[in-house]
Amino acid sequence: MFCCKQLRLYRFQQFSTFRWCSQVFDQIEKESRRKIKISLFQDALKQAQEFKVKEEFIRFTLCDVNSQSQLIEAAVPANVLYSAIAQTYNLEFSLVERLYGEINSMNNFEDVFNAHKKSTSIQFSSLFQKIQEIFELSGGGCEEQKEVLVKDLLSLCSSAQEVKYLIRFLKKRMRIGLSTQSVSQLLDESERKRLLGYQSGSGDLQKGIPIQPQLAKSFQKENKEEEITMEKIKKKFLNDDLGGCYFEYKYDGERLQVHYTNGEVKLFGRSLEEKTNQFKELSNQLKGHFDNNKFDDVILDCEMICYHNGEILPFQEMQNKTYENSVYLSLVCFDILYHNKQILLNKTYSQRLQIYNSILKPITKQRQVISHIISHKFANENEMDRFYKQALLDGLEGIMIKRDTFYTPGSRNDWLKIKKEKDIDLVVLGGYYGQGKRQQWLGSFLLGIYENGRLHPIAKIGTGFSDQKLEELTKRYMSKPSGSCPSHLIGFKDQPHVWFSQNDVWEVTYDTVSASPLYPAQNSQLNTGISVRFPRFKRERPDKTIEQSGPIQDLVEEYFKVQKKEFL
DNA sequence: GCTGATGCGTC
DNA sequence: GTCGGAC
DNA sequence: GTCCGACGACGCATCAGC
Repeated sequence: MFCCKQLRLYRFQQFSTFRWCSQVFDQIEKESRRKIKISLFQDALKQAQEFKVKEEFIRFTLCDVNSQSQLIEAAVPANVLYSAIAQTYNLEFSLVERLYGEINSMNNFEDVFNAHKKSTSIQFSSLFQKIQEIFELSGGGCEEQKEVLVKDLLSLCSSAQEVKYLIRFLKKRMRIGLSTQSVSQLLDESERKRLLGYQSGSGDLQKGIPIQPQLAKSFQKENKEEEITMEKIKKKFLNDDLGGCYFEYKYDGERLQVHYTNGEVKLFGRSLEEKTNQFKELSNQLKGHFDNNKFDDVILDCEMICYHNGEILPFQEMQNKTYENSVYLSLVCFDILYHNKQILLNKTYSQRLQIYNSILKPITKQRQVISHIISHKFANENEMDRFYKQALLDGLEGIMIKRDTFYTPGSRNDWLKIKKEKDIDLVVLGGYYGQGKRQQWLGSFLLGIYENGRLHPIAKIGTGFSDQKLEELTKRYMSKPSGSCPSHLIGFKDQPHVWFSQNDVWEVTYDTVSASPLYPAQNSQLNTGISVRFPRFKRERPDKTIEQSGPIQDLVEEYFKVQKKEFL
């Protein structure tokens, strides 16, 4: 008996320490095969369950702090964290900023750490409890308190590896290559609801708890360098069968899932956060609408848009009206998941469409609390093309094409989005150090545009490079003597870590022009700065000179067109 | 009270 | 949101 | 096809510091 107890105690201490947790994470991080990652995690979950830390272990893995409080701070501010690290290990703040704010390889850090290590590892549950206390702090002076508590935590670590994952948690980036989707697979529905806050929709449906939304894939992403033609879309996405699919406008707003049960309305965002209180007035209006129209219980998939004088406002303007003046907010329903005691996930889209069209009114120019989108069927490419062009003329983002299939939460397979994208030549001015897997490279670049003899910042860019390209660019620009900040940009808020002495022209793809509080427009017609939405690297243009970038006038005109609602 | 920096949400 | 990498 | 983690602009909320 005694022996068994001893053994149990021993195992308990082994598996429930932070050291155990950090070793598991290290194993998972090093493994590139997702299946193996998941099975490693599954094994660890069993151990965690045995020692009653399963919930904490999952939350730690997902950097999710368990709290009932809405006011919770999601991450420890970087300066607080770095300052705590610097003090704990007697390091210069700037060194921490550059090196130890992100611990990837242990080579440098282990030496620093060894002088400070504790011999025994803290119990995992106790560590998680302490972390939770940090995140629950708010209000004046809380950053100082946080710093003290972070220092405590750091000093409790018994290995450099533990410090690594502690820091990652505090920064809310665990980056072990395993995240919510994989964890979700290993949970049953009740755990999913409790720990992840959503349901998969695979079995019964519980109203009032969000369901993972179905998503779309981008046609352009899968057909790089190619012109959008309806013929190609018909062939690739629809297998030459136009009859079964639906075409809809793509409204540029905010996705909301609406639950109406027992006379109560709940709203959930795309990332499954509850938004009922954020859009309180809209919620109340919806409740009134549903009550008055004797609605059955429903779950609707909608896009929230914002009306003003009978016009739909651009996304950017919807954002700043969202909180103060919700009277203009309006929902466009484009799918239904539940109606009148019936789960509709396993109905085809044409069946669901029929239901939501029968209980809502079609969208009009004038604002309604909730309306339904107009779906079309087309017989040939010409009709498709006319519809797409009309969507752009009407100032919309683009169109959606939907197969006549079941609603599959999380899937991107059955919905296709087609958006208009544009290219522009810009000049690279400087670079910013990368983070995480890009730590040894530049991770993004400042781009400028030529105007009146000067280069003016217009956007940053950090996607669209292959790893090889990024490495090449980093080597190229870092090997040249670095330039300095041009005098007219000394006040610019987001200074690059490295100013380049050589300014090359890159071709950049973007979606739309935006008014910018950060990037200064050097144009007398504008009282705001200007930038671009969703910038991505396309290719280098060694054949172009900096004077051939832009011109900014094109962007300004594009911006005015949107303002005046004149398109194409 | 205001401003600037930072984090987090939307896309 | 976009994108590339790995499976 | 799926998942993950790099990175973008912008608006709002929060907190430090004045």
